[in-house]
Amino acid sequence: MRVPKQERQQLLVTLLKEDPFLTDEDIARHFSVSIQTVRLDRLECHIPELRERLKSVASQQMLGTVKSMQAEEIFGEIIDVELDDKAISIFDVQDVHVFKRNGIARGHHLFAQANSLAVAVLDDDLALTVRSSLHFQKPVRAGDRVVSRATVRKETLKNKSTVVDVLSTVESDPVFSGEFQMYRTTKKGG
Amino acid sequence: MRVPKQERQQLLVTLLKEDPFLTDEDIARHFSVSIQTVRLDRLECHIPELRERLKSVASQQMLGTVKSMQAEEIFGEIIDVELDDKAISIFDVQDVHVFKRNGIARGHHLFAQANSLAVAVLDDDLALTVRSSLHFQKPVRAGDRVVSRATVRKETLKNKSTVVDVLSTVESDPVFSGEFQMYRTTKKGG
DNA sequence: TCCAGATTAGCACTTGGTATTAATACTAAG
DNA sequence: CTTAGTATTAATACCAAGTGCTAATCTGGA
Repeated sequence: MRVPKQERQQLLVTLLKEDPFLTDEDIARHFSVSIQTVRLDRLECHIPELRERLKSVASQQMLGTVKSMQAEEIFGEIIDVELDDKAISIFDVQDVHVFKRNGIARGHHLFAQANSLAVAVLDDDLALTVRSSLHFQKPVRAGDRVVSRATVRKETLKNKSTVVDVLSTVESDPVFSGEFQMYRTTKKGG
Repeated sequence: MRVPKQERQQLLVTLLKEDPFLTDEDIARHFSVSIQTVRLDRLECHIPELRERLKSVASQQMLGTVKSMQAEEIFGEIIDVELDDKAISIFDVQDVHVFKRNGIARGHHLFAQANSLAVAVLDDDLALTVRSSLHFQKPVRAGDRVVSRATVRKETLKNKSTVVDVLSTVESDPVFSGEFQMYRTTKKGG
């Protein structure tokens, strides 16, 4: 007996956690036991077969892709834009956006939504945030739908920059406001 | 003929991109054709069978686990903290953090790093950003390593809030500075 | 009408299993 | 030594989801 049964089964669990792609045959070779033994081991440890393992790993990937696709672009699903005038975006706050400790949305997500919107409403080749001042007025929680409204101030500053005001609300309740001084190079700005 | 062959094959590609878990039988039902037709389609389009698809999706997941772990927490890998005094974090800017158009880092990542650091240096059960003013001083690009330094102002405001100053630099060059007024409930703050 | 391409059917074979039953090996206790 | 009990191995039938191949059928257009 190379390795006692119990130890082997524990090793099996960690082995498959690291590499779920192993067939029973691979595993059998790895432990120098028969395929049947491996199957008994899996049975006792409630470890599913290769295909089921891959299925579950793959499904996590699919869940992940949706999330990460959102995660990249979610900071404002922009639903309306009038260039150089105003724009609106919505952001559905999910569990991943909040502090585990108190369930309140991390500030940078609200900032990201507002900032992205400020960039989008100008839509220049190069629109960068230079300065901004923010006010986090009320905590936002998972499940809240944050609606951001950006308005571009008509006065253009001397140095190629524009000011965008953003107000974010949850059910008409202001939760965040920010003033973004944006630098721009092309179009109406220069 | 429900859908002409070519169109069906194109649809097949996008269908399996969205849901790689479909068996040939599922697909056959979906297009109202025979399983054999589906197999010919896959053959012509070089689409591998279900198991191979899952294998490749799963392997991407295994590669991705490491990356996504980083990706979630990346907004400041905090390398030093002295509670209620100062803290330092680093943030390696990657391609995903920059605008495709001009290669400049999106502002909210810099904000996220600074804001996270401001939260971390206080480390209260409830530390929230109330107000902040920011200055994006210099564009940051992929490959840059942003070092953020947070310092807690000693004067505590009347209303349970504290001010944290954050300065971010790339190779000693200031790129971002921010002032964060933080609300806190427990410990030294109340 | 006839033909080519598209579609469908049928069969043998492959992988990586499940499920079950039986045989063997290796102890530990009486 | 025998016997019970566990661990291991073997053998068999079966399944899902395919591949590969051949053959038949449909179907639209010159």
